[in-house]
Amino acid sequence: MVTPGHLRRPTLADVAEAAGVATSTVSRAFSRPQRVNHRTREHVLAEAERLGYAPNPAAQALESGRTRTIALLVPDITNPYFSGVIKGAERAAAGAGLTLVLGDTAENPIAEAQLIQRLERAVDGFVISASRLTDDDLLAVAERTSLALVNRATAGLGCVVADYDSGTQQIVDHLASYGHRSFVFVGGPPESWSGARRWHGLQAAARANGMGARRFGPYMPTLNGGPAAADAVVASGATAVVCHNDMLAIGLMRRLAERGHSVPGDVSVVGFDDVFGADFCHPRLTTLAERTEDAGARAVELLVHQVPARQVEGPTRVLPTHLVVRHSTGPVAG
Amino acid sequence: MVTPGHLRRPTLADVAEAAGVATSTVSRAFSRPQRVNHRTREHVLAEAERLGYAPNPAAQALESGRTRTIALLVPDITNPYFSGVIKGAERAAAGAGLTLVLGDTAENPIAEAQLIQRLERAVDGFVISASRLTDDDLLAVAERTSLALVNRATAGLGCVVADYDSGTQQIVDHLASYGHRSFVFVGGPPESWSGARRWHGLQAAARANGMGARRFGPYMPTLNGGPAAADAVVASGATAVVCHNDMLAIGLMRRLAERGHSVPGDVSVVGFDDVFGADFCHPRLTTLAERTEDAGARAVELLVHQVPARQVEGPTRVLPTHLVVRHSTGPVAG
DNA sequence: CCGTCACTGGCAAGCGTTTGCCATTTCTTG
DNA sequence: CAAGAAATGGCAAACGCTTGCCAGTGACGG
Repeated sequence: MVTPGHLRRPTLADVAEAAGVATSTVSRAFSRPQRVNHRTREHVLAEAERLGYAPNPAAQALESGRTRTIALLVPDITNPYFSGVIKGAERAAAGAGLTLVLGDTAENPIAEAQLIQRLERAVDGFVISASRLTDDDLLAVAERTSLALVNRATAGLGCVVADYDSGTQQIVDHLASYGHRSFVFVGGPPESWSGARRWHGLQAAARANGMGARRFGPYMPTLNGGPAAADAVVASGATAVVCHNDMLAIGLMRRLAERGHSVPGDVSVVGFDDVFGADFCHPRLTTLAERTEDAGARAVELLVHQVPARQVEGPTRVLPTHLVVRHSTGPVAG
Repeated sequence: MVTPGHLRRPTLADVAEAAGVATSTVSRAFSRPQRVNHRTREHVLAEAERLGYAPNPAAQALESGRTRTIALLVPDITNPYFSGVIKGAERAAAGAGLTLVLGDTAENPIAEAQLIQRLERAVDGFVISASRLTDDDLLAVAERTSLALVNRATAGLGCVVADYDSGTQQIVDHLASYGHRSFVFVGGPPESWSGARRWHGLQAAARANGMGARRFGPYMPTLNGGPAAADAVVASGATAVVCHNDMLAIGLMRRLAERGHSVPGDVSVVGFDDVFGADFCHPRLTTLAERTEDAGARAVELLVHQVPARQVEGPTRVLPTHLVVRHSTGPVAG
């Protein structure tokens, strides 16, 4: 990986010489348009264009302390749930003229901490999605650099979260409308912040509807977590199941099919996330969609507009969720 | 996004002062271990550790011209096919101590070119997956910076491609073993390099097996491209279909189901890519799996080991593919 | 005992920008 | 028309690190 030596890129000094002005003037022509005479500026810009000048980001960063780069950390790049976050963040970053660095923390708090440390000097701030770090760790990081969180609320930090209160209400209302009198929540990892919020919201909504709600698990939030959960559900005789996420729901439905149970004939299934695949699994999954792209984009915006130290109260942006009704839910059997 | 001012990070000079040596010695203690006395080095390193010193990447980059950063460009971040590439590249980059910048070209050659231009100065090289640029454009880019390609072969450039010759052979053999005497290839975008390779391989394999092969399309390589393709297939009376990619195949199967045709009872369907979702769509899809993570990782390696200008012949790495047989293929009807 | 050399460490010149400050010129304004 | 205020451009000092070059110190061979 070697920069070809035969072509030396033009520098500010080259442009300055060509335009017959000082380097400071050239610099200002770019970064402080109103600080330089209009005609001079035109001339400088023309020369720069002619020479094919482009500023050296490293030099800019060195002087200014800004790299115009931010990092996005996710637990697992291949998890489709995060693809949306990544895309949204990428778009927002590009829109703001920022470069996006991507890091995979491998669902591992240690790796996450190391990655932060490694990148800290190279970026202006971090967007961390579904962080596995403790609140204290996160606050310590925020002490040293800018930080915005997705799907995790930590007091004092900029956060973007999904509106699970309303979303879970929608789920429960939907099940109630089909005549279900109770449901089972198939839980994911106990450390999951969003998992806790989901269960909390479901309970509240169930109470409001006079429905029963039980929690099973924890199970792995993957396809492979499905079979065990399915068996537990079958044994329980539940008529409706709400799963921690779509992957688990799909794995569960597959197992249900293997065991000869019909969805939604025997049992209705609801997921969370509306991941890629939820609308072409079988049956197509009813699930609570989050606006993951928006979440990524909002988090970047939060970062960009973050004001130095003064904000004691990190703003928390709540993004709407909506229930996508497909074919995995139906009237209660009998 | 402001670096908190209250804590100034220690610099080389701080460490030098603390250790009672010159900055050059500290620098060398890090980058040129054998160039400094062992005891001195220990001492310097200890002081650096105590102060929590970390080099400023921008300053390093300014002097050396290396940013230790590479960019990965993909047409669509949310396409699960590229998730593997991204993950592999991220892992390889992290392993080599490099930072990975991610760019989404939105399937658009113009955006791709702009992104390259914008990032060119900030990174040491590019990995471009499924580039939409012309060979000439790519060669021009390679003139100015390091470049490695995934899923695209361009003479003189480092490329990582899947072994479609063998893979398509596997597909055709599989269909032949089920008694199919011919098949239809449902094509994707005409500009797609891999699409061309796939069709080419399928034709050759068909010829070798004495089978008939027709090509339909082009269709959109997405779920939405499926219905039109399905209808064409139905009209043609084909017993087997090979689709440009899994998305198209899944969309096609869905339409087939809507129209009351059974897969694989009436028609067998094969996809390409083995994307996330291919094993839980209905029926589960038989598809040719590529090692996308490996591809991403290999491309990064190619970049890292790239020697200056001399290599006329860019090496092309061919990665194996393998057919994953699931439930969307079966004996020919009748 | 002197010349040669390997080994260490320091000096200082960059790398390409940004920016505080000053000098000059051009406006304003009473 | 003078005096103060903009407006404009240049100078030079950073920013934090790397590296070519030189000097001092011993070790070693002849």
